[in-house]
Amino acid sequence: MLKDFLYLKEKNLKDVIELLLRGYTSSFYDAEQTLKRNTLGKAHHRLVILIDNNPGIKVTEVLNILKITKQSLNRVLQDLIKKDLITQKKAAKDGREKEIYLSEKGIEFCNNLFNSQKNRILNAFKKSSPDEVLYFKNVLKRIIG
Amino acid sequence: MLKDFLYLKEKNLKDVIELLLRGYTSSFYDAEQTLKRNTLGKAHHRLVILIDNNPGIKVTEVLNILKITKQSLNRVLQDLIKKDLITQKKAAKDGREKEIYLSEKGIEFCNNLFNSQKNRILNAFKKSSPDEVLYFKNVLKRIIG
DNA sequence: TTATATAAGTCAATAAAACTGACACATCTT
DNA sequence: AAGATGTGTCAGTTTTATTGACTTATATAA
Repeated sequence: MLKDFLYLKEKNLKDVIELLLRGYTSSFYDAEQTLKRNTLGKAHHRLVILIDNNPGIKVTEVLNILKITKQSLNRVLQDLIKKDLITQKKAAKDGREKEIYLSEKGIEFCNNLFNSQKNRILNAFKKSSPDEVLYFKNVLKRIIG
Repeated sequence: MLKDFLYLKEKNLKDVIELLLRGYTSSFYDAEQTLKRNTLGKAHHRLVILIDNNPGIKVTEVLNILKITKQSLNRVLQDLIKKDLITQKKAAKDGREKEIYLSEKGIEFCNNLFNSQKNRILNAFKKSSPDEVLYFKNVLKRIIG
């Protein structure tokens, strides 16, 4: 049936590109005041979100995810180190790699960020069934690849 | 049943914040070369995506969606006007408002952008059922609100 | 072991994107 | 007529990211 393939139509794909833009923008804008209070910016926000969810993440992994240069990352990294929000540890497996972790202070900061962001997601999920949420995450993961 | 509420747990919400970041970053990074060829940047990309999907969108609407100042928007807008990619038209209903449209050239440019972005979404959708895609979009729309 | 590759860090200059604050102009609303 | 709203603009600053060159340390392969 043709109808089964409607969801693969270009218009539907275009919609999704806009939705990804708006989903990201709105959910990260929620934390603006929290960031300002800590004299940090959007670049720091993106980084700590990654470290919080992926403790021990390596520099190269961050670069690949955020699509920035190591020089850009380094500035942000140094800001967070100066504020004692993160720590770095040489990887046991490969001594060239450095693992990045949140400090106690960093964990607390991330909790504040999360508190300013979570209601948006929570409210959306409350209006959704467990299946819808599951499918939502699955498809989003497939987009990320 | 407790199990039914697991999807509302904080860990699950945190996951989603990272997924939104990564979904946006990866899908917009796909268009980097296309933008470079046209000597345009990420800010222009975000704007034309909005105009393409919402012909006649007003300046205030763009500001509310992209969460930037009108001074920031204006630079990007002027770049696109100079390149004959967009046109503006006084709104019939309220003469203060201006509607933004893509020109013929702008539509072509957007097609190029879309071509560099669409495979990521298409491949993800091909691995998903129509229901999964539908639920995905529904939940994402609820997050945007 | 020497050579090469990889992971990370650094210096310097530049460009892109966004911000603050102040102000102007036209149009709508009351 | 007075005030509110939507848009545009000037000027200066900050934040974020880029390019290019170079260093250090560690791992891997010839």
